[in-house]
Amino acid sequence: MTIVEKTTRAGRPRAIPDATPGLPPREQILLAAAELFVNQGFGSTSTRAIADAVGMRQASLYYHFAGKDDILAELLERSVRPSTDLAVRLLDQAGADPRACAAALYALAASDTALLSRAPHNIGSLYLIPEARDPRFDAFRAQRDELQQVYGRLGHRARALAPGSDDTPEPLLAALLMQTVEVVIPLRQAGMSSIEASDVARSALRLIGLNPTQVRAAAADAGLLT
Amino acid sequence: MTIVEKTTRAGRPRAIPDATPGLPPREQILLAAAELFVNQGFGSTSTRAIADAVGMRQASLYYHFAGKDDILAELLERSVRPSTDLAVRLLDQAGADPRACAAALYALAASDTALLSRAPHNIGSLYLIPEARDPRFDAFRAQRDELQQVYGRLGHRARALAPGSDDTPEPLLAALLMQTVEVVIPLRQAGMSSIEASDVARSALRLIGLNPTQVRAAAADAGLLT
DNA sequence: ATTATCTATAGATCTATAGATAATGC
DNA sequence: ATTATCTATAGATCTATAGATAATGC
Repeated sequence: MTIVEKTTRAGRPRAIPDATPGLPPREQILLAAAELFVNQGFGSTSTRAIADAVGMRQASLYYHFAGKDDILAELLERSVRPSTDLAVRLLDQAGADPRACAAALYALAASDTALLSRAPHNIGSLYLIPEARDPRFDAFRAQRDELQQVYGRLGHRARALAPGSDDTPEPLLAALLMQTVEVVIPLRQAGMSSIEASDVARSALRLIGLNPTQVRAAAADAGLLT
Repeated sequence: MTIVEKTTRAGRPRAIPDATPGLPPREQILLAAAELFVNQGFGSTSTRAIADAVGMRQASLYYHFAGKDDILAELLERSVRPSTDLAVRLLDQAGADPRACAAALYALAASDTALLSRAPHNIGSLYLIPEARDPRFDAFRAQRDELQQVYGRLGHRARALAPGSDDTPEPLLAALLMQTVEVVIPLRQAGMSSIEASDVARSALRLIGLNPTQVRAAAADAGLLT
């Protein structure tokens, strides 16, 4: 009994043959829309452009999504969920111990850097489009705020290791750490694709005021986290 | 002889009375468009919406601008010019001396933070819209790259003061420093408007690896720069 | 029978141009 | 005469729905 790649689907065939029959049509749409939204903007991308990129008729999109907004909503959701999940887990594991928090912060920053580096079509930049600020997407915004707060908590607790440092307010610290990790986004846009996650994670620890010895220790500890 | 506020202009009067007669119509358009582009996106903002916000008819925009693109082009240009000018001047003054470069970096970061904090309608965020990446606007992109390079040069030279620190590649360092300053943008979007420029500037110096003593010294030196 | 497409199209935009009009400037 | 608006509109979209069609599934 051999496993045969299923190459046909129910339903009327496409007018243009399916370029990537391996992927479900819904995924094809999401992928094509992601690229267009990221590179041309949401309002400047028509449903026709998405359909053309997929290789189907404009009206066929509406069998899979109720509208353009729903495509964006799902893309936004997917772009942040894995980060938030890991962040909450790491915060929980680290507790209040400053050294543990420094290690967790390193691990989180390195993981997010890697995720952003590899996400298809630099999809991590989707949240930057002004249309994403619409109240329709505030479930996504809430997830993102949660992630940022975790950065803030970890950063705040870890900087207890650096007593000589000043006292940047925690909400500012949280935003600074997010910005640091998200440096990947503009760099990918500029065509620079090989970013070392460790460089970014160490930068985050320096930002909160840790000295080179402490940074090295946190990086080593982070390696031991699952 | 008293100075009388000139309240009328040549040309047919508006159908809706001018709400801000002090500003030239061109400036009114730029201001209204900035707010809409930043909050709703370029492609999702119609020329009608801009005209409505100004209080004129849609077609009247075309007396002042050749099209929507030209409005965006001018806004982008204005959003970066002052920063680039200052950056080039500071880099020139600082030369190769690490301490001078640290002070210049502090001064530049503090100035840009203040500019971004006060720019009307968070206009500094305009470069984030995907449509700004269009080749049409690459004069703007070039200016922005220049600014980022200055951050990179200053950061690279200043971190000679921190020999224990690692060697983040200069292009990554440049992007990290820009990201640090631009933390103002998401914070303003979230409604947090009171950001201390000094907090951000110190964060930039910590990021490149300076210790608290060196950060304080650079801040003090920066105060003496024009 | 169900699924996933297709064709066709209504109705609502949207950008930009043409030409008229009502002020000020000289 | 010049300036800055107006009204009107052409022509090109754009989103979403209705209903037909051509596959697979049972």
